[in-house]
Amino acid sequence: MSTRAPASIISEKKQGISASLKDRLHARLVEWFDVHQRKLPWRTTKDPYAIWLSEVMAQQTRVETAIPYYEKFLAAYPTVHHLAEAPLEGVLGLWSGLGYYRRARMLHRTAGDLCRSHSGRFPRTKVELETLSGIGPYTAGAIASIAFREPASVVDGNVVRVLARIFNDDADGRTPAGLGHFRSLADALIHDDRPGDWNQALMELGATVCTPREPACGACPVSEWCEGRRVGTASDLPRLAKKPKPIPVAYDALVAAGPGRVLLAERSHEGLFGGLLEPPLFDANPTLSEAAFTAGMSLTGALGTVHHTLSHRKFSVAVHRATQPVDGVPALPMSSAYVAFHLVAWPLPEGARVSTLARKILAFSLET
DNA sequence: AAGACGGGGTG
DNA sequence: CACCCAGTCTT
Repeated sequence: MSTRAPASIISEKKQGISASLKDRLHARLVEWFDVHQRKLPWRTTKDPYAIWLSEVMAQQTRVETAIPYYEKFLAAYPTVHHLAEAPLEGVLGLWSGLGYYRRARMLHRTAGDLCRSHSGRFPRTKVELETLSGIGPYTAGAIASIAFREPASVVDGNVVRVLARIFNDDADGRTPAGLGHFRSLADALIHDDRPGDWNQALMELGATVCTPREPACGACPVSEWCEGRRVGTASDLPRLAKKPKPIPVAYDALVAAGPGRVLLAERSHEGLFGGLLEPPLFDANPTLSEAAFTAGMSLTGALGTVHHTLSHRKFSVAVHRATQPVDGVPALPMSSAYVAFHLVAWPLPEGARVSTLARKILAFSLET
């Protein structure tokens, strides 16, 4: 473990970014980006709607993962008007498998807001964009700089890592204070010239060269100005507070299937898997079973209810134990979150709004 | 400031 | 298994 600069030195250094260093970083990085950037589908457009979609899909998600979702989504909803007119179920269906489903609901809501109050036009500034639902500092800066050439900075996980290393900065990028520190650093570096490419270059460098483990400093276009590399701290930065390990929570899935059909429950739009369909899930944890029973939706009780609801015996009912990692203390029994039940075709139609967990349960229980 | 919110790639 | 990904919202 190598030495790190004291915070006091860091703040002085931030004040002291020379104009010439800023210009050199900008020129070298944008030049590198012109040659080495990955070919991503949203790099061929300046349409703020498409940029917006790509940025939201990429939140906490690797860009390679988002690409096929982006292509299908844009084909289904080519404009913000198409999205605004679309039923939410369809939007959630195209999001199925991506995770963080609240993003899809906020995307849909904001599309409606834009079409109602701005006739589908996007605000052109970072400050205005940030007022929209689901658009935070990062996404607002990305849209403003890429689609509208505003010299607005962005700070994502890549930018935190790259800046922490270049300036040998040990601020904690996972706390609000540390994040604010890196945002002001990024603000100090933003250029009037090609701000969108500068932002993307910074992120691209983090994604492909200045990687979390074993950064490829030999391939880095700005390594000669990298303080972290010079003093040997690069691979130890950024400093990130540890996140608690998600706890696997067990659920019993009630799989009721008839000829070509399966019973799915519609979840509340709040919380885990909000708005998705799934085989009814019941908490299987001893500590929570009493709460589930109190809610009147215990598994054994539900078995009888489902038998009665289906009213004939062409349906088979099975229970499948599944686990889902959950942050922190296990949530309320999932049975309390259902708002409706539906008989759905099996195999599931394309665009079924289900989570990956539900897909796995159904595949395992009903395959063959 | 801390926690919730998915799923998958990688060493 | 640990880490973390083109973050945002809620409490």
